[in-house]
Amino acid sequence: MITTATADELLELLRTINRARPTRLGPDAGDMPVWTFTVLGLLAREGEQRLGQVAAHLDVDPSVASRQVATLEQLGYVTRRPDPADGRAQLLAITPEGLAAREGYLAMRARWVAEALQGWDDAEVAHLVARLKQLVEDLHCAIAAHQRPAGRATARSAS
Amino acid sequence: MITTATADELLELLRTINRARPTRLGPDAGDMPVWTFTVLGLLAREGEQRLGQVAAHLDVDPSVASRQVATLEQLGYVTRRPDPADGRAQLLAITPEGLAAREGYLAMRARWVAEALQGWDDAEVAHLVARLKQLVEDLHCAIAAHQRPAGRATARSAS
DNA sequence: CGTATAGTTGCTGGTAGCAACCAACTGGAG
DNA sequence: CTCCAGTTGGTTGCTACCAGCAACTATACG
Repeated sequence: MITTATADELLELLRTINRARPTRLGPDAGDMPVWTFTVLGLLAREGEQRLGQVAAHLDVDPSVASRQVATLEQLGYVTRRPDPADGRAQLLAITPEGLAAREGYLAMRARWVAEALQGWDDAEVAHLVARLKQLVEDLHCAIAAHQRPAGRATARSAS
Repeated sequence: MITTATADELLELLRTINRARPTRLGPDAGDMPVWTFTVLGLLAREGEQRLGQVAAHLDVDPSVASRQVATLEQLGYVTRRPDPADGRAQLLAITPEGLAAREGYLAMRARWVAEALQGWDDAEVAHLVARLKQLVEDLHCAIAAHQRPAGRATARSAS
């Protein structure tokens, strides 16, 4: 059983995290929105993806993914090619430029994470993250259970 | 030293938290934005506050706080009175209605937190939260240090 | 052919910040 | 003491951004 005080702390923390997380990166990384690298990271790790897959992975509306990918394409960071298996779909892949940008971002990030978390032990952080991930997942389920019946459902869950 | 993989997990988690946190509450709580109860909670815990204090506590622009408080005042959840010590300032206080609304919210929240975190031990969550708070704080400092010197405006060009 | 699916685009809602503004306090000069 | 300049608390207008839904096109599948 969780006390009110703990719940307070927890939710306050989540709020803080929201505010602390930057949505853009400084000129070190070309002053890009952070989601740039979220998408690039996904494509880098998982390889060619369809837009719908990307949207699902990031848990956003396809329209959002569409716009983000369009931007990345304009920047030359991703390419699209028609999916040979399905003419409606397209396969998105990261370009060498995209990889390079990602490398730069990772390097920069590693630098400041190392600096910020000097006093932290990697294992401890990993443990913390794992636990918290579990916790957030539980919370998320509960929220979904509470909100879904009332009204809206996520668009892509219609299948 | 933090490995890239751990940093990845960590930042991915922060992103997830962002997405998982609802910005509105279901009709159980009057279908209000969550910040309603953030502000009410602050006033309930800390007592009368000036608007600037509220903004500082929540770490938002005064304009944002101003609008939120205006809404709450319209709802009858807070009252303003001129600060006797400074005619420009006003003291915000939560009303009985505000307290009642907060009570309802707390009750509802307690219910679903309890449900969501059934398998969790209060002490463990508290510990987790404390550690995480520290970690996020460290991260936040580092981000601030990296972004501020480049140019004081967060994202928009300050010509 | 009719229906389902992949993706794009237009619109809207909500949030946040800066700039400009007003009002009131503060302190110094006359 | 009065007046004026500079400062500070707060509000409002504008803008940017993000995210979602709805409507639409085009392709696939039965």
